Amino acid sequence: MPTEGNRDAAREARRAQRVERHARRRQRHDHVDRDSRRLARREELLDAAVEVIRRDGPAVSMEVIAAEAGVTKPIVYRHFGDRSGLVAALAKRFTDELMGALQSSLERDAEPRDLLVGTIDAYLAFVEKEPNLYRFVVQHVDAGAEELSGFVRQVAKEVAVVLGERLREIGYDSGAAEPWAYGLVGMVHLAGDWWVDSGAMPRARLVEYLTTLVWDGLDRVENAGAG
Amino acid sequence: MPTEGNRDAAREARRAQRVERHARRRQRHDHVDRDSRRLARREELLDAAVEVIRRDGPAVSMEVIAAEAGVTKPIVYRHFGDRSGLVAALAKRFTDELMGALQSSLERDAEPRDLLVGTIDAYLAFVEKEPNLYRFVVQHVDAGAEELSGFVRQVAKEVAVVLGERLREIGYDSGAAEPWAYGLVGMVHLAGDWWVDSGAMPRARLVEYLTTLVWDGLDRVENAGAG
DNA sequence: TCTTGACTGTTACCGCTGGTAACGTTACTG
DNA sequence: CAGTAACGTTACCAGCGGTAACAGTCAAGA
Repeated sequence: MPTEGNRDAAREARRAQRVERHARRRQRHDHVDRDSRRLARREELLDAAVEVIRRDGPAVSMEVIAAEAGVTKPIVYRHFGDRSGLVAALAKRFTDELMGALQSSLERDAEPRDLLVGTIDAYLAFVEKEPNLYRFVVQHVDAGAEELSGFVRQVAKEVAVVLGERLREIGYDSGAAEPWAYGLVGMVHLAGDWWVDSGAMPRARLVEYLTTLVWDGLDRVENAGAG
Repeated sequence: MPTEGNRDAAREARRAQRVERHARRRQRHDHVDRDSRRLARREELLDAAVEVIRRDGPAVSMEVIAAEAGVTKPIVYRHFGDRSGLVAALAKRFTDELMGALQSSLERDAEPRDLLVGTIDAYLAFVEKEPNLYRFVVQHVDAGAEELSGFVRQVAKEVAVVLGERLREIGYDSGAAEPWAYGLVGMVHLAGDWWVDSGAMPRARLVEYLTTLVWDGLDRVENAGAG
């Protein structure tokens, strides 16, 4: 309920933030690249979005997100185009984080099974720690649009890449990479969805169950090589 | 404000009498049940919804759905409460269909692996045949609401039941039933989602890949019994 | 110094959606 | 006949995503 008083307050707050920004800029008239300035602003907007989603849940409106960042809607739209653009940007953030964890596991050259366990666990840890953010980033909206909307698709896409490499390495039918990648991510996603709602078991146990379900299938390929 | 207890009681008594009268009448005359009439209307509305979704895609508005059925919005709302009610009703329809197919496979006592293949194939056949309906019914909306919204959850729930029975039969840890059910359905769901967008391979091949991925895990349990 | 133009920001609006309140209309029952 | 439910309508609401048009600020070139 945006009463008149609230609106005035919000306006005043925005003004204060604007003034502060200007002051900072003048202080160090470093004149850094326009582009990097824009990039930084973008990150600030994303930070604000993260905060407000965490607080108010995934159904939060664009206007509220903008207000949290101390600006109004059109600014947000100039940066992200539309709502799904914002979602995609946020999704990219967390996808990068997640894939970073996966990559570091890969480079540590861990036991393959541990690698699987670690990846599933990292995904579920995010779900557990940031349920609101997770829900926001997972909601896929548009029907007609083909391309990568939504966190889940992005993750699956990247998993498909590393899985494809691995399969090609061992000489196995690499056509399996995509269906398996999407299948695996979908499995963890829905199971996690259920789990976070029901809280039926500790995370480690869920990870163990899911790993058991698919491990033999993956391991057989690993050992069989070109089969 | 007519809130006298007497009045309420009297009203309630009248209502009870009325109900009883209606019941007697229903028995005497053949005059079809009011309820079944309502039920029939509900089915008609669902039929209309199916048709328009098939034609116009999953983002279709409530107003258009109502128009297709030859009525206006409030009627639809009286039957289904809100949009997610409609989705749930539709989801139930197709869930029943799908589970019917599964059950008949179960009763034919097919080879366990064929049973898995058949179920996955039935799911993907629906996705392939009715992509718009599928998308409509899959979209989960509400964040806060706990309960069974969405096709996927319903299917997973039912799969959990039959899987739980099976696990208990063979004396295996039946706690795995739910995570596995949601995991399996999630796997098929997201892989199907990707597949229907990309059309990268014939359905049978996708079914084969997915089956391979999880079969060993399930089979091991089947053979191990209490392990 | 003034003008120009690019940027960031705002206000005020639009179309549409999900959802509801309030009011007619039909058809059956006492 | 009167009453009552169910069926149906019109007309509205708040809130959403999204956009057009305008305003202040700053740096650079004549």
